[in-house]
Amino acid sequence: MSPRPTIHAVAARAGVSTATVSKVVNRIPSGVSAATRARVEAVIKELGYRPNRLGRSLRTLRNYRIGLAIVDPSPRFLADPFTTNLVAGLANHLNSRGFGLLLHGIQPGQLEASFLVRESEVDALCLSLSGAEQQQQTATRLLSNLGHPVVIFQQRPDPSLTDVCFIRQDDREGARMLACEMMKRQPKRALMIIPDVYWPAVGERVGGIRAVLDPEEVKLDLVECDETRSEAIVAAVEAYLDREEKPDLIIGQNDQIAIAAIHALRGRGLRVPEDVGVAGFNAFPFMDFADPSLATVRSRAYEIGQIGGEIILDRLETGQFREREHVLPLQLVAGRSI
Amino acid sequence: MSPRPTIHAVAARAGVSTATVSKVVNRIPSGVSAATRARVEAVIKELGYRPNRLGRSLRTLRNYRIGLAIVDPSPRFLADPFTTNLVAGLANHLNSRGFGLLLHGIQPGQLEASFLVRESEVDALCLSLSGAEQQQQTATRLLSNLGHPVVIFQQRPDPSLTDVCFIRQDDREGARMLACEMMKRQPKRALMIIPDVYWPAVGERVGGIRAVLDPEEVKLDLVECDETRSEAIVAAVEAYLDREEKPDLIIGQNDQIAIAAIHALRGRGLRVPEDVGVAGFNAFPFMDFADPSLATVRSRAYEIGQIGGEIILDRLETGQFREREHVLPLQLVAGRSI
DNA sequence: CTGAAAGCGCTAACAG
DNA sequence: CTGTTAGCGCTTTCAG
Repeated sequence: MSPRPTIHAVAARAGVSTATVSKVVNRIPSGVSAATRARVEAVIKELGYRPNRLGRSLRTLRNYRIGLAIVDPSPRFLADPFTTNLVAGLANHLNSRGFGLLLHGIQPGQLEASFLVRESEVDALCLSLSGAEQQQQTATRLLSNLGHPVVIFQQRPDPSLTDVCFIRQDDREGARMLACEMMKRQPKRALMIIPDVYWPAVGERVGGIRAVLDPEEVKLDLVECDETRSEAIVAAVEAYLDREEKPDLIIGQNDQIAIAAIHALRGRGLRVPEDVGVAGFNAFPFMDFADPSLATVRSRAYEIGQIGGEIILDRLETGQFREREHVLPLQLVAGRSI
Repeated sequence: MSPRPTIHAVAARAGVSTATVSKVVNRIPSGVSAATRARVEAVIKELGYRPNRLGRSLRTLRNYRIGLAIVDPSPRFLADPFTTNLVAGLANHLNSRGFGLLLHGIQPGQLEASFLVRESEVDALCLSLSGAEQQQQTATRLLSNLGHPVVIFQQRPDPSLTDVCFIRQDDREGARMLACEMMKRQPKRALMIIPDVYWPAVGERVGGIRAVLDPEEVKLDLVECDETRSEAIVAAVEAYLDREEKPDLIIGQNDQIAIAAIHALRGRGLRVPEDVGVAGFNAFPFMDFADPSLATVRSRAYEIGQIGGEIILDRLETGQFREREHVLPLQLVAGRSI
């Protein structure tokens, strides 16, 4: 396997200078005659020359590479479909524009030590955070001190930061709409099941629900559990049913939780939606394993990733973020579970 | 924000040469006195110097970056949990060793045009393929002609390729074990539901099942459907039930399919496992939304990714792959659905 | 133990 | 229209 040909090899073989080859490769329209261009292109093809990005980057100080830090306590940091879809949307957009996505899962607290932060050459950084809430600010600050533009997903903006853009969906408003729908049942008691891992949307959603469910009328209980294990969710619901009066509503922070709650209720002989209404969040494909069909709010993770890509590339071109914050509206998915 | 300090800035401020700074940065034990070392380290800290990987890479021809091409017809190329877990395992291992993972979702047929192949500077490439079967060879060959080591996931080895390692789980044997379990029912008729998108494991699994179910005794029907939509799966099962005799077994190519099949059967008043046995594949967490608990084979996607990382870094260190193929054994997950 | 110098592959002035 | 030249930031001989 012969080493990859360089621009010099091409230049030598075509009988021109490296500068000329460079102009051809970079499709600079002026300064090269058609004949020379054709000859150089033929040699490029013949030799299978591919420009080395390192040389170019070193020269231009552009890496054509965006870093994505996913801070999550789980080593299976991609486990959540929200993250997964976000990554796909971001990667696809960047790839389509000739940029690479450098993926990096990081344990909370390890951000500073990670080599993504310390050494990687990227043109910009994206951040997706879960884990303890108090680390948010630390992490955000840390990244924004690195000297490149930063896009932060699913967080409320921090006005003290410059060259940072916050992109999120309107989880609060989504939750509000769902709560309005639920109010039609005139509930007296509602149970909300939230993951034991911090997730930025959770606070927003709880806030949106609270804004609608008047505490005078509706008693709202919050229960935490390990959302990744359905036995844990079932156990949490059962424990609640044993301990408290029957709720009129169960709201899961995601559809998996809602589905497990339906199972738990059914196991106790309770019907959905006749005895208890159930709602979830996200509307990712497996939600349609729910029976009855689930009332939920459709998350826009893929689009968030995609828009993040657009915004960051625009920032790289124009030299500044057009907006400090970008919020995507959400839509209700009507289901028979309420 | 002042531009990032270079090795020259550090050298100047510490009153030494860049060569000395380089030795300190790279922890080369000999050739620098303790005093100089300490002084340089202080300046590095003071200036917040971080070495630029580009310069280093250009010099050393090492990028500390591995490319992963995920060839999939869906733009949401990360939709499948197998892929997702594989990526997480790979990324975690590489990250822990100071390597970055450059992620790239590619439409089938677009591999050659993708900039990952054409321009990205990586030390090695990994390939995860779905899509039309005949493209396998083309894609594999293409990558292996690029001049760096290649790791290919979930494919049978192609002995004509050099500097390539194939890593997969033993899907055939897993399917065989599952089939043996199913034979206890003494089935006469079995339905296997497979995705309409090619997925390397499918052929292996069908082969493993066929090796056990004697065609003289058991009639095995294969039905394709869009595995991502549970309505499509349900519709496929219903159409089969309308058209053919009741099967004794339904085997889904993954657990989602199996779960949807259970729903479809129940909708027709058939009990699982009394009337029809159902089995799936993968055992990813949401399988426990199945009721009754699902008989399945646990996939080892995360480990495949992780081992892929180990193997590729070992290759980079030693200069060659220790083995041409690495196969992970699989285990049955007993469930009450058979 | 330390520094000078060459060069990795490429681009961008500038001169011819 | 084309070539020469000077680096981008870093590592690595090789002399001192």
